[in-house]
Amino acid sequence: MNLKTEISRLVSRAVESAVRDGAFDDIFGDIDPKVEYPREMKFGDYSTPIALESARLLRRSPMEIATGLARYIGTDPRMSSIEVVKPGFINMFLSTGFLYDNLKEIVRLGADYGSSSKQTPRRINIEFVSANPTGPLNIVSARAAAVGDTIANLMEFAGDVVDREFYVNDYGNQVSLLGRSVLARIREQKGESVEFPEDGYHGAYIADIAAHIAEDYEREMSAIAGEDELVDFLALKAIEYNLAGQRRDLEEFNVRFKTWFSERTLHEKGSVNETLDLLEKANGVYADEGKSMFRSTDYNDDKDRVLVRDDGRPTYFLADIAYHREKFERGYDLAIDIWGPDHHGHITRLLGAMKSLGFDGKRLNILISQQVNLLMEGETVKMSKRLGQFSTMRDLIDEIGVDVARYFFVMRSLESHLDFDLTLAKKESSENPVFYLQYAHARICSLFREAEKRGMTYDPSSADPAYLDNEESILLMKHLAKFPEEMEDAAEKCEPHRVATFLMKVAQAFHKFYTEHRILTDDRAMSVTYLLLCDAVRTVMANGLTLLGVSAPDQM
RNA sequence: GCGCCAGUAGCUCAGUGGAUAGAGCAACGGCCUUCUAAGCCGUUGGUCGCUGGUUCGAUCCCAGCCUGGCGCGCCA
Repeated sequence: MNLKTEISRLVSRAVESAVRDGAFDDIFGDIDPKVEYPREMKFGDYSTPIALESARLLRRSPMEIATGLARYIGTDPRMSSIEVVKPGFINMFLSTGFLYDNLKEIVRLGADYGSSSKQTPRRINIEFVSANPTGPLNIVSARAAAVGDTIANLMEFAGDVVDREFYVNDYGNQVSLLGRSVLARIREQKGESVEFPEDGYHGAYIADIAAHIAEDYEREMSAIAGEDELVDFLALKAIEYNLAGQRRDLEEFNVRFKTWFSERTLHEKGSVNETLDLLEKANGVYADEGKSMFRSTDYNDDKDRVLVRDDGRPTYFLADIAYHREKFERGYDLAIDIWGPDHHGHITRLLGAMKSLGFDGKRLNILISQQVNLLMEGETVKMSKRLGQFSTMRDLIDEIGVDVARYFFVMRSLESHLDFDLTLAKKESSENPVFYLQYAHARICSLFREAEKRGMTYDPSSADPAYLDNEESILLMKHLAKFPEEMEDAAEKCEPHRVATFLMKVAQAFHKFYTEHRILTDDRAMSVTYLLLCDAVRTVMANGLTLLGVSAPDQM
């Protein structure tokens, strides 16, 4: 259990005891004790406004309640003091003894510090990126990749079992459009004059794919008789080619999917039709001019949505319902989807359909990752696949590297529209926030190398907490103690940017500490104590950077 | 017209209904004979879009406006 949770338990128990003693009315026990971080250090490390919140209910003054309750919180070994202040806050201060013990705990646990294990871990499926297999991944996909993977990391760290999944849209109109675009390019390359399909894929990469396929599958292609069959074949090969490229880029971005789920298989094994039957049984479907409609207006949608067209072809919506049904039937307790902003309108209807099928809506959590505005020299770059300039994830990786890219995508909250200025990201690469974090880690590694060079033995058991009784050390230790709860919070709320914000605070506190205190000196006991602190900082930085998918270098 | 997201320092953005609203970058001024200066310290910088409401207390919740972006397909 993390520190913050333990402290709110402490307050809860105090309330219980106080009520039992008759010090307060029974209704006091109904109040959920909030524990928060005070804005200022002089107000302690944790604070509860419970007395302010319950004053009206108890018909007593906040100060009176706070003073009465503080007595029951009493002396806890983790606290150095508990104060009751002005309007009625109860402020709690962590003891340096506890913080010091925690330091040793951090070093002992290493990569496990901050992680938790659950008695009954949730099985979670997180689906993200899921770009169309019609070309290379773009910047929006890159953001989704960074965000989704970090959320997955956080949830695994919090003790759940997480599967990363990529949904492959290898079915429908655009697939044959892709096939026809490739066919047109192949014929063009043979010198035939062809009309390029309307709404076809014009990108230069299509020509590359066409050339590859024409070379690799010459024999197979000549054996195919009909034009439609040829288009199907080419579409399939083009998808394979694109998927391989997407997978390669994602792996280089430190993102590995467990499952690449093909939409086509849903249609082939009848799961789509089966889903329609189930929706009909749930009375969610009616016929309208030869179409099957879903009553999504029963679930707050603006209008009912088509499931099957009048020519009998299922819509993407129906397949999507089948897909999410399939996910739940695979036994996941929670399915998380990360969608682009252009899909937000689909949330209501999909949730409605899942509820109609009898699934608990809480099992599906759809997150919207807002758009990315790509800037160069402060100017917006239009994201067209035809323009070759920095529109792909591959270009981004080549240009600024995985560490910088992943950090930039995750440092902002999901909902905020992200301005990504490439010129700035590149130009400022030496003063980039991500280097600030990595530098803290590298600096500590360097300290240990230097200590070894000087023949100092690092034996934490000979450390002496008395040396840590200074402002910089204490602040640093306090941050380190909050790592587990901050990460748990980030996981629970699906807010990966909290990791970046937290690490920034730790790095800041460390750089300050480093400047103020000389670590390697003739005072061996002091050196060892400081090294212990540094070791703990290094552990937390490494664990946090790993969650972000960013490397923690030994030297820079 | 409807829906979603955003509006906080010059720029990019954090901020759990609580106490004197923060960081990075940019600007300016300091700090390396000693463990990594990719660092530290200081200064400048704010009607938290506007107007009401809810309450002991609102940047945060609610309503209505204003501005910007995105979406409103039987494409995926």
